[in-house]
Amino acid sequence: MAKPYNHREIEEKWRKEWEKHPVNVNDGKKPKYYCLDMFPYPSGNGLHVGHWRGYVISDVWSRYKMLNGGHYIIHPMGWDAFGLPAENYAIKMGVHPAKSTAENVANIKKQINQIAALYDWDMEVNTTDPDFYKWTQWIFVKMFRAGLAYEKEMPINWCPSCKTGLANEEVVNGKCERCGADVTKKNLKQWMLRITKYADRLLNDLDKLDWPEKVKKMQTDWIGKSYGAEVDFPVEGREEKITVYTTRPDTLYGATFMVLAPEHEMARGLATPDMREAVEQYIYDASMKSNVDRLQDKEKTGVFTGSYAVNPINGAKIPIWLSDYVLADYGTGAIMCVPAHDDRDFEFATKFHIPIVQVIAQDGKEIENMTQAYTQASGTMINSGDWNGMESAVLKKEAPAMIEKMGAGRKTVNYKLRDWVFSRQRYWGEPIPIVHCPKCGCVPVPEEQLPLLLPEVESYQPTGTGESPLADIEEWVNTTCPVCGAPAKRETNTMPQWAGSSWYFLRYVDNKNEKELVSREKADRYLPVDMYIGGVEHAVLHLLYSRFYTKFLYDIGVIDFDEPFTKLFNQGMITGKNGIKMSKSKGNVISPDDLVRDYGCDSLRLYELFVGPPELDSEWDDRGIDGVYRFLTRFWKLVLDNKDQDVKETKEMKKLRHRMIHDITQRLENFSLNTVVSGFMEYNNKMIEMAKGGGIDRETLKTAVVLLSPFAPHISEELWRELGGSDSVFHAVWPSADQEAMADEEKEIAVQINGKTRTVVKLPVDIGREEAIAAGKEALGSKLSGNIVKEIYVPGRIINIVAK
RNA sequence: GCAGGAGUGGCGGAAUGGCAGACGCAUCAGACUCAAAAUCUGACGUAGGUGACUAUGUGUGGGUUCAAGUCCCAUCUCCUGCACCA
Repeated sequence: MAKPYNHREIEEKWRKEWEKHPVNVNDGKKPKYYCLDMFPYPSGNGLHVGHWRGYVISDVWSRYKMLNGGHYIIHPMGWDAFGLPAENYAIKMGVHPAKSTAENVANIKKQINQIAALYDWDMEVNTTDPDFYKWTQWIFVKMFRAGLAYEKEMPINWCPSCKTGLANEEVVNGKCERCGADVTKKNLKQWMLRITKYADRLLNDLDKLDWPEKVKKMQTDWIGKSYGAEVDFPVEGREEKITVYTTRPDTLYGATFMVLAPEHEMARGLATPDMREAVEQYIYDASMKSNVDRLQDKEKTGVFTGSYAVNPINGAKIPIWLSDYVLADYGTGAIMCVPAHDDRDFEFATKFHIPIVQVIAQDGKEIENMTQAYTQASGTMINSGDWNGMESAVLKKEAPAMIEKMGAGRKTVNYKLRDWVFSRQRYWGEPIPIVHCPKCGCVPVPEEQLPLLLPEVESYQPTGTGESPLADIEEWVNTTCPVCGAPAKRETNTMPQWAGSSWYFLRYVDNKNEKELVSREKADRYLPVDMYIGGVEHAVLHLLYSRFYTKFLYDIGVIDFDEPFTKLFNQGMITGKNGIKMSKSKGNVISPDDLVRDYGCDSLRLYELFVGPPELDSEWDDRGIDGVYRFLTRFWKLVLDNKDQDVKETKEMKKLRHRMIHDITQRLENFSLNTVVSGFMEYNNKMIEMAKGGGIDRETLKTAVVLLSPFAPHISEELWRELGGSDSVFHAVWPSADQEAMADEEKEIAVQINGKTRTVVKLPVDIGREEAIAAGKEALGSKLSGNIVKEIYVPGRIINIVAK
């Protein structure tokens, strides 16, 4: 009788051994492979089984790359510890965020260590560590000097619950991404990052990336590049012109009115005396609307300014309106309206009785009473002066140049991407290293004075006034100008959580460097990230910001690559019952701790993968873990019972072995990790059957152990030693499949009549077509009747007799 | 509204256009046991038949094909993202 599988004993034994003698060592010769997890923010709730899955996936991949290719694996872990969640948690618990963060880090680290992943804690980083945020601030100073960071007063997204401004990317359906409160507008002086300057590169370089198409598309849509023209409309009786942006310059003749956003700088001035009161009222009302209201009120509202503009193409006098369906911060904040060919303009024109002029023939004709806009750019131009008879689709492309030629505008492109609102009116973040000097203006803190430490403060609760809690600390705020020495004030806003996470992956490989963010030598050797694993929720946040930062650092020569993450994998979410997201408030959080205790780390690792395809969401159900535990127990017994039997390898065993190598490797390469686990079960069953039959050879068992090792490291290491391995299984070489050894001599072939399987025949694989069909017919016997119309033979697959 | 993904047994899920339901969970029966657990063996889409078998079956309706879960068209439902971006 073999000794029973005692997961606790084995896992503890190898955990200690690996701690003493790490299996992943850098000898300076091996090729590197950088496999990265999105680092967690250390919340007080600890890890649940969903977090585990991501870390298991990355560790399996890391160990596979170690075995297959002999890589030195860079697999670090750190803490995204600044920001709202950490601060909100601290406020709730009534402790200082630094303290609660440290506690949470310690707790989660303990949990992460249960995964038995290859994490190299020497590389650990923490975004709240001054040695780390020194460089977060350093990047900001560099951006400021490059003109990429600037101050601007404007109405920004404001979360009344978190009491801070938010970036565009942090507003989801008009609500705060973090807390779900309705986002309002607030006029604040803000630090902005000019990410829009990188819009084209961020868009074009997506082509270089091995990322899920979904994420690429989300970023493409978010950047939202469009081609069109700016057209200048003179205001009647005045010097000024109103410039609009349009993607449909072909419809210029159909512009019968124009609309400005209520926030447009010319909005007030355009009001004629009799309209002044109504215009003021409308502008005021619009300013009071929250994002949610603005999204929900689909019904168009608006007010006529009393002024008219002149359509530069035909001299038509057209009324100028204000409406909040025009966005102030996109394009020029003003549009020309072509009700015949735009749904929104049509709705507006209908409501306010503005003429509708059709300029593209629909189905070859002009429609008498339009009931809806014809929005397609296909058809012949009508009512369009010189442009009559042209094809709309052609004109759409040519019109910008034509308009430019006549001096009425210019060809242009636009992006939906907005500059990044970078200030937060909160305590728990990196202080923005800027001094406001009455004489010199905004002056960055000199680099040698960084880090600018976040001061201790008595009340770190948000003030809600639009000022950060730092503003109350006079001895900190009052300073002198680094340039002229005059009394000056420090910037009191802090950076958003994304600041540290936008570049942390660069720091891991040189985390103790006091002189540089990362040494060029180490960057060249270990970066960029080869494989990045995490949830899809950061598609237009962290993943976009990181690309922006990386491109900037490339531009200033810190690194020699301009994309941070070569390959990206998005794992699905693990939910509770009925697909409900795990959360403490719903009480459906499943902690991995008990499962590790009862079933072991190896079982949980396997089960995390077995629950479903890694890229899809999966509902967690504890019961299934018994299945993988049984598998490990059966495999354990198989190996121990047969390791000393000295069975001679047969052709069948060799075939089984190579098929196993082939199937497992292929599924692994395809990232189909759930079917890798089921594959192990399948081959285990086959090996058990074989062992019962006439025994099983040692080589096959050893191969199975190596294949299993990235998934269930402890049991594999133990069995490897039982099989005579003197060194770690992780120093073994990933086996490769021999096609010849896998080949069958005979194959079972389904024999069909009219596409329905009637019987099965066993045929040599190299049989000819005629013999195969003859054998098939013979096997069918009397089932075959009628006239044979056609005979199909697909070698190794199927015989189909078509009969009438 | 637009874009993307998904719909397969009681459940999670497998299937380069070629024998649908691998693998696992649950369930049922049997073996072992004084008994239970564990373990082992077997059954397990639906309908009919003692039976070998027959019919039917991958959201719905059409189509292409010798052959469709897989390809095409239409349609329904669910999920995700974007959403007045001119």
